[in-house]
Amino acid sequence: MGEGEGSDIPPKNVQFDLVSASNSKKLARQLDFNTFGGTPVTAPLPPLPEQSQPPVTLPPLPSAKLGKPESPKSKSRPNSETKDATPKKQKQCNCKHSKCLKLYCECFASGIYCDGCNCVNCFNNVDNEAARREAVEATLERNPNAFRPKIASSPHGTRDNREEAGEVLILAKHNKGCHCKKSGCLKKYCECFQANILCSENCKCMDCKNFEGSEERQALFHGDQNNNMAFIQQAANAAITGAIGSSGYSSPPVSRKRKGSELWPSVKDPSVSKLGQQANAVRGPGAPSSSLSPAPVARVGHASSGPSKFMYRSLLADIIQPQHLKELCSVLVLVAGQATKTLTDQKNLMDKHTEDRTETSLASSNQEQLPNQKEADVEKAMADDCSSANQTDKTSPENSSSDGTDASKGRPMSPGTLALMCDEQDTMFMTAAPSIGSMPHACNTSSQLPRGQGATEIYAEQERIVLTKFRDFLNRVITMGEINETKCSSLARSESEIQKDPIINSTLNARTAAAHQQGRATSNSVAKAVSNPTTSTSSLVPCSLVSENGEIKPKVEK
DNA sequence: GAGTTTGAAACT
DNA sequence: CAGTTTCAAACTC
Repeated sequence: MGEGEGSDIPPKNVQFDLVSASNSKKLARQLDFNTFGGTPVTAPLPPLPEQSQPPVTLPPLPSAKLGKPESPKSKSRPNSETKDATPKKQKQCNCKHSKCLKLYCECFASGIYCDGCNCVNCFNNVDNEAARREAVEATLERNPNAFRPKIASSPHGTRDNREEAGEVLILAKHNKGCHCKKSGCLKKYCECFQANILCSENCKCMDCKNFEGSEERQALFHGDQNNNMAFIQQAANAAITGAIGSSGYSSPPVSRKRKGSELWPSVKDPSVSKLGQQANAVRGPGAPSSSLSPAPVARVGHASSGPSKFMYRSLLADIIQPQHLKELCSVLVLVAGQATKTLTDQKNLMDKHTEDRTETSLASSNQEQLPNQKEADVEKAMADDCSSANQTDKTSPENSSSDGTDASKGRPMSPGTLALMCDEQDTMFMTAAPSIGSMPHACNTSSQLPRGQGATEIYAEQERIVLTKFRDFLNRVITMGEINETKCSSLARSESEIQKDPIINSTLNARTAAAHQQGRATSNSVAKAVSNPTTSTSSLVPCSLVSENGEIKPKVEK
């Protein structure tokens, strides 16, 4: 119908231009399109006639990758992008019956004109603007949000680093949700999967496997690497993404949704699943936060027979334990405190000659009480478990300022992060005209400090020492990793044999266990181990405790 | 490249 | 709103 237009080369490639200028609303729309059409190409179209669209509160912009898109590996289709990472080319549709005037058409749906597509009888071009406009109106009539991005990022607007590593965008979610039945939401038929996001409570899919913790999904991301020597590389990646604890298995960041949650989804009954899904949309308290929790290995019978039961361990697995980080934090705090004290003492000595006596004595008394205070903090931190270690506001309520910001973000920070943040906080502190008691425990040494020039020096010194310590720590971690890598590669070489030989495995396990034991050893024995990192895989903590220059011998006993 | 499968969109 | 049909992309062979 109406096809008079003849398939003779509809002028694709139209660079839309003006049309849009009509109103600002349209401009907003275009933005929408840009975000939506993964590869919007040239001119995102402004399809929209003035319409009744509710004022859009643009979703925080998911990332260009989100909307339509290309994703992992696309193939077939003579289309553009597939060729690897040099997309930038418009998605080309192949519509035959829709005239590219329905949402079936990707171009149309993306709000762009067809451009170099393989479509037949295309009306999605400037030459058919009238028809197109009509179609747009009709479409909007049916669904006012038809041209809006389907994927919205979370309010947090943050994305996980892993995105770049091929992981999903945990925090984004499909506005409407998918309705997949057979694909398990692990194929590009699924819009969520295609957008590289997890299914959410919005979805009405069946037998969904596109949720955090899904082994099938993980297998998809990682499993295919089983066969090659990517093993080591993979382990390295794992180390980067989450090497803490006994398992380096990647633990997807935040569990936004786990369908069926605690219960493994395989058992999931579609009808029931929705309930569980909704209920757990926010993640039930029972659902262990993934991050540091042990690998989901033993999770319910379901899977151990799964297609890719491949489990990889970080090269740093078993080396760094949560407690180590806690201790590292403690050490850094102590080191900083020590530096403060040292410097302050020096300064006091110098000041004595010129300054009022009472003031100096006051300062020194503060310094003296400092260590105790630190110890108290340290012990508190140690008492808390890794995840709670970041709740500095809890340990020092009065220091809400800088700490509160973190808490307000709702994003828990690891102890390591906190340690690292000491610098930043110090910096912020400096620039923000410090007031006593405004720093979190890790940095509240600063709060005890004299202000002004002297304080700046102290901060600098603190920073230097803390960074130095942390660097040392990282160096040791690297060393440990290298050692393990060596072991690993030899293991990989004889992998088959090893797998066949339980004895070897048990031996390795025993060794690991021994390492753990050793990790819990007293500071002294630990210190020894530190001196020769190659002899012990558990020497990390110790090394962090022992100051190389002997300036500090903090005791961080449990 | 043809044929099949899949799920969103459109339609009833 | 549920069921069915249409459609084009994804996928398989």
